[in-house]
Amino acid sequence: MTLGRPREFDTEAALTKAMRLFWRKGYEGTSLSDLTTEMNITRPSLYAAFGNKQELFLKVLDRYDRETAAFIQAALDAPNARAVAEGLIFGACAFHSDKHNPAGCLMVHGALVGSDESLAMRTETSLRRSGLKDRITQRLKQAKVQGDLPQSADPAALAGYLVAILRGMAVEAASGARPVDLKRIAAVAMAAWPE
Amino acid sequence: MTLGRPREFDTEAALTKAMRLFWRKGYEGTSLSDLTTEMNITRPSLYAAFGNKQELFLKVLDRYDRETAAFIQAALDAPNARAVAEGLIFGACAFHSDKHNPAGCLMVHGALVGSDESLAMRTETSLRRSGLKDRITQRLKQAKVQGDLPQSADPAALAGYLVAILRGMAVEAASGARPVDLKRIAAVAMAAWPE
DNA sequence: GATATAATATACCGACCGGTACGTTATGGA
DNA sequence: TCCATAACGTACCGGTCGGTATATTATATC
Repeated sequence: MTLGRPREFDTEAALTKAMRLFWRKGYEGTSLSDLTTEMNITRPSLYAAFGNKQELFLKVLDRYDRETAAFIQAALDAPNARAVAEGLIFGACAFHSDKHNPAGCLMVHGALVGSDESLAMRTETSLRRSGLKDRITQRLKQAKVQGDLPQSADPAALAGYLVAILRGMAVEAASGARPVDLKRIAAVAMAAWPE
Repeated sequence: MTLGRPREFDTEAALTKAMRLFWRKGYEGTSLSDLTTEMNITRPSLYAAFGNKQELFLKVLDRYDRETAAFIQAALDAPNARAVAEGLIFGACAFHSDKHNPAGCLMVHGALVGSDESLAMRTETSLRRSGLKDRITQRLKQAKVQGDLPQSADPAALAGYLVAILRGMAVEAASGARPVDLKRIAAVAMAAWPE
């Protein structure tokens, strides 16, 4: 079926290596030499398999959203509003406490600031971050309809609060916060939840 | 008194320009060409006046802590624990809503991730961030002694929560959050405060 | 086995990075 | 007036950046 010389490396495994590098060093802090060394492939192989650096980063973001940060979807599937909030906040605790994961959140610090060349990647991560807030808002609106969130509650405000906590925890985790530190933040944060 | 040819630029004004540039683009995202163009000085003048790029960044951090983010000290001087928390959280709202300031927080995204070369600057900002948490913790311990914080309250946990909120708001501000978005986060966040 | 196809390895590109050598120019002190 | 001092402008340094041209090698199809 496939013509030509077969690829000698596993693209999925290589993408995982790239993701972990971007996760640790950010988009601009990760060089092509870093990538090819860690992925153990040559530069033309990287370009043939993934496109350029930006396209590789986008593929990494997809993978991160879909597989690595999947606890978010699980939290949104929880049966009521409080369980959604707990799932997000304590899920983030577990996520950032997993020793297999690099510190912090790729979507937060992977491309938050940088030179003008990386503007497109910054807007991309920014869009995905606001997408998460929108999903949470929708879920909380649904909770309000279902009656497990008070009528006085503001879904958009609560969603904004939740993502702010998640991003604050991500910054703390990137700064070396221990699991116990994150759990303490989570416990206090849940005290703000209505009802 | 001073020998030699007099300096033709205002070092304080140039430092302000440098601060705003680092604030927008981060340590690694800001190049020396960016700096000299914006500060309107030549490269050797920059090195003579401020040392190298790292030393310039450290001077910028000092200035940021001392003058720009001074609302933090004002908050810590508030008369009771709740006023401290409100001063920090709503002070951050005002700080990030000031149109004269670049988006976000230099201490958070100025050097959060990056290549190996910038490790020293990352640890520097990290140390300053944890220093803020320590100062808040001390202030809340004092509040507990003074009786304006319940004996059941955990100063370290509350301080960790406060800085997490501040950093989450900083990330949101860097992503283009509007003043009203920040105020909503702040309002929900204060609901977690004890008593 | 010949051929088309695609992945490999090597070596290179111009541009930019942080940093500096060097000659010139403007000041204060003797 | 002459000199020491220090800031200026220019032009450059080796190294690294993201990206690619070229030639070689390994497979599937005919």
